[in-house]
Amino acid sequence: MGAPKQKWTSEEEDALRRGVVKHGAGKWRTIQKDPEFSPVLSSRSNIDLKDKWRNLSFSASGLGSRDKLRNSKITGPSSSPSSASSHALILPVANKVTEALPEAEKKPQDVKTPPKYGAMILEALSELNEPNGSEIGAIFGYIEQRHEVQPTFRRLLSSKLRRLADSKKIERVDNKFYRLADSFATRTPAPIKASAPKQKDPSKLSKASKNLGFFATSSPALDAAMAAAVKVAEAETRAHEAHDQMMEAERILKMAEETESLLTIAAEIYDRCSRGEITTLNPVQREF
DNA sequence: GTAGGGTTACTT
DNA sequence: AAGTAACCCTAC
Repeated sequence: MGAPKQKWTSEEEDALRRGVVKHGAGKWRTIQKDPEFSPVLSSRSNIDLKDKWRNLSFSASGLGSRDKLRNSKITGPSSSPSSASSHALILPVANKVTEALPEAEKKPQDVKTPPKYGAMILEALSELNEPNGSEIGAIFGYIEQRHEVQPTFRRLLSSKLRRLADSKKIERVDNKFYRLADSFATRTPAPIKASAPKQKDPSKLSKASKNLGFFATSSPALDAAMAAAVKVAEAETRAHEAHDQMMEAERILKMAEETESLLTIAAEIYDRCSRGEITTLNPVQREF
């Protein structure tokens, strides 16, 4: 009603950015109360800061799809404030390597993941075929194992499901489970599809034709590797009988892929270091 | 207070 | 229809 939407201004965004540099990500309240940022962020709550930071992080996390207008200043080797020297998850700043790949074939031409999220959801629902409906987590897990998904997919999935339910493609049960509308299945295991996109085409994955075009932002490979690890764990817990073999194969393929990506990144880092560049990438702190 | 999942509104 | 950004809710 009275609050249509309060878009973040550049000043606010900048204040948040610097606030994170000063106090660190996670100290939202501190940042919000800091007299330096307080005037700018007065109308924002600590939660707002957190959410905004999350959005920034996601955007800069490599799947920018297209770098719109994110960057401006940053990666300034100058600031280097205070050596905070601690956590440092400063990431929502994409630095691009403005070098010049002699001739990079920048026409990867997606090999996988047709942007048909709706189809993937329907497929998952159809395959899971839960009488009482599947919970969003299960749906996500299923799709994640079958397709290459972005970190944002988890978030998109909610919208997607709601949208599909809204258009009567699927039905929502107990506000927590989703199932196909009776128009589609309930009985026939695979009326529409759920059989075609089974294979992921291991044939052509050798060259990292996906996003290594030019060492994008943080480190997609590391994220991917981490995601893969989590995925494996989940998969093992889940233990869908029929899919075990396939997942095994897929895991190996993925690992190979990740390894290659890491090598590429390592090479890039080495190159930059040898040219005296300051290479900062402190992407994550993870634990297995 | 913070992190994370989920939802709604707006944009492309 | 797909994607993004701001907001809300809840568990820790």
